[in-house]
Amino acid sequence: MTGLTISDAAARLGLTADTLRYYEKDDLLLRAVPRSSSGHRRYEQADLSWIELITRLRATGMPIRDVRRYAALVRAGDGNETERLALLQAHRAEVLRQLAEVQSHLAAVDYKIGFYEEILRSAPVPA
Amino acid sequence: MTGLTISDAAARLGLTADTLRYYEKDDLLLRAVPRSSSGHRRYEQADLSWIELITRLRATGMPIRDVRRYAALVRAGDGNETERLALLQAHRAEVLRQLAEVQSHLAAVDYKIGFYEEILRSAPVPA
DNA sequence: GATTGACCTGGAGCGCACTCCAGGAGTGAG
DNA sequence: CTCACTCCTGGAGTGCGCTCCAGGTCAATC
Repeated sequence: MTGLTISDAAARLGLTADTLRYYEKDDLLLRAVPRSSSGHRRYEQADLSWIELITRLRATGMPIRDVRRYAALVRAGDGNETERLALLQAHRAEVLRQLAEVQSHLAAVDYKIGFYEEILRSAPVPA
Repeated sequence: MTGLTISDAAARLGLTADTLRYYEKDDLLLRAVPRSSSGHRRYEQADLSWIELITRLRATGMPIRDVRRYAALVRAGDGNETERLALLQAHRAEVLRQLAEVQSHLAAVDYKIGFYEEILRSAPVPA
């Protein structure tokens, strides 16, 4: 019997078994995960690699619906690489935009932190 | 009559009037926003400045409940600056952690993008 | 052969952060 | 006076991404 059980796969991927079933039901995977004779899922390397990729897309904020579109493109086979690239590039641009935004807001928070550090330095924890 | 109406304040802050009412009801503000004689909110500079700050906290991913805790500390007045600083520093550390995580996942996505760019360069849009 | 434990399914429920709505009131223009 | 507009309130509804549950199957262990 080859492949990992759902709980082993979940542990390895840093997800829960529920999430893995949810991704499969929601068409985020490239194929239905193969089953053992008793009907239990057995995750193979190809499944794990794909889930690892979409986990990265999710971790960078790509919505489920876009992951699904990307999966559909890959499932459709060769010939739509231009579309796949466009989708990934659009995502990349959005991530960079968000990173810049967060960094600029963080700078203002840093300033506030500096302010509190300063007043605590000059008047440390008054009795 | 001094101060901005809720829709003017919303426009200036990049939020909606609904969100401003929601923040107030949810104890994210330092005080109940003052009202005109007819009961309409009139946002003063102090209100706008505070909302601007918490918008930055929100934009960097601080949950509403933590913003509420921070607001409560500020509302409580002088003497808890150590706690305020700790809260902001914890948030800062979390933001930096997330930035690093997103950047590392983005690097993998970039790699994938490079892959597609490469195959499209060597076999551009086959008829 | 009874129990235990991991897995299965369909579907309900949840936490978050808004967002929308109904019903009502004050204000200014024509 | 009527109309249009903006605001008010309390509360319901929404979208997202899971997360949990009931009821059931199957394989291995005692």
